[in-house]
Amino acid sequence: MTDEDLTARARIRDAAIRLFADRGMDGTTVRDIAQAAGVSPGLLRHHFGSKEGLREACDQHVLDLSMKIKAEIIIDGKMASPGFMPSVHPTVMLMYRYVTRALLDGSPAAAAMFDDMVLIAEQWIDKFAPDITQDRRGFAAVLVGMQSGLLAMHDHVSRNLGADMFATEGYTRLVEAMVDFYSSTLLDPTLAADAHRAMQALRDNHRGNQKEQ
Amino acid sequence: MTDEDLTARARIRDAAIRLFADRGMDGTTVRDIAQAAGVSPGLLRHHFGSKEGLREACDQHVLDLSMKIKAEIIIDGKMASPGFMPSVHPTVMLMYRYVTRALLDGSPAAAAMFDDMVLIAEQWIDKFAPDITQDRRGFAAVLVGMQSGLLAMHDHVSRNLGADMFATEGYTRLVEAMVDFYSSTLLDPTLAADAHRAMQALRDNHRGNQKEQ
DNA sequence: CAGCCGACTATACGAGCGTATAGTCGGCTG
DNA sequence: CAGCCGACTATACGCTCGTATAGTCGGCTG
Repeated sequence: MTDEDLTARARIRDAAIRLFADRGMDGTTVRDIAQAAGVSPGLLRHHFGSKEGLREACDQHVLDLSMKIKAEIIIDGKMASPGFMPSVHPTVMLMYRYVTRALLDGSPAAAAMFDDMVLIAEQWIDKFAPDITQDRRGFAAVLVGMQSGLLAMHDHVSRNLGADMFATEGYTRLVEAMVDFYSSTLLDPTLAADAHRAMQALRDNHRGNQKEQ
Repeated sequence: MTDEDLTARARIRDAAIRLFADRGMDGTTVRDIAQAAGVSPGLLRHHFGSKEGLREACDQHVLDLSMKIKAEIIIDGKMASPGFMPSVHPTVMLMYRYVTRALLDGSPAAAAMFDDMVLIAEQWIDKFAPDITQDRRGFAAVLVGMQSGLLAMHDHVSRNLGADMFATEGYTRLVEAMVDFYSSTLLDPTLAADAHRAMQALRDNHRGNQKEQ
């Protein structure tokens, strides 16, 4: 199926997803999107009402597509079937980029996805590592924030990697570095205790200052 | 020293740093900055030439201030002296926010700082954990990308924390969660090996597809 | 075939942006 | 005191943006 086979509405939406993912909502004009989709700017308004309406349609479409692929992997068990993961890889990369930008742009739908991921992380902690922290919610928020934040630093990470982290070569290298990272401890107990003490001191000082005023 | 004691040039620069940190470069107008500094918009142009010139001045000022505080901590050894860390804490938080936004906005100065941090991380790995990874550069890029990316996810992390992560309460909680995170292993060797195999498969498939074409 | 309706385009409007320019004012210098 | 110069303001220009409106076209329906 080529681009020309799609309805104009779908072409506009797909072009918007790509441009929003690349430049963000504010960095993309309706004229840019119209040109990329090969239609007139007025047609965006006809189909989506406004730029904000188009954004909501893009959010919804990305959400639907994510759920569909996730279902294929989990329910149909296609992860094992050869060729499936590589075939959806480009789409998954695009959705990563889109959701990450949407998080930075302040999209409500993306924020809801973030909150969902935090809940899932909390459940994971409960199940597999209940003693890892005293602040389960904080740990989960840090975990999800770091994961999605790493994607937000796309340009800088890719530059230091010497490869685009959303293309195959850079992506596999990135994941392997992350696996090393998650498999290791960077702080020994002594340093960890030092850090905890420093934070306690900062809190105490802050409370002291509040009293003075 | 109150705001009125500063020269107009310094007030403009400080107002710009705050607004750029909050809303980014594109989200801030020269009129906003002028109003926050209590001057006319034309004065920005008089002192800084253009909005881009103002950005460069802000970048430079933040860089200078960072180096100054870092020097006080390392050379003068003020970290131990009571009250010093809490006293610079608000400034440090502001600079964190500014640099993070600058990274997302594509500031060359911020990109250079990112690259510096990657180099420092590589040196740290060499010194303290030389066997932690086979891809030292990749590991360092992930480490720095996650650190700065976490700050970029400010709104979402704060929302899930129930506290502003750039204020004392949220910040100390965040750091303690990060310490737990850095002190622990989330993946056991079996899962890590699985992940490495999956990435190898993705690479092989990709090379295969390239040959076909 | 007449009428209609959705898809689509052409064009224009109003607001907000960065920037340019002309001018005012106060203090310093010779 | 005359002249100048930097700090600063008022105002406007030109552009781009999202949005609004009027109109064209083709196919479907009664």
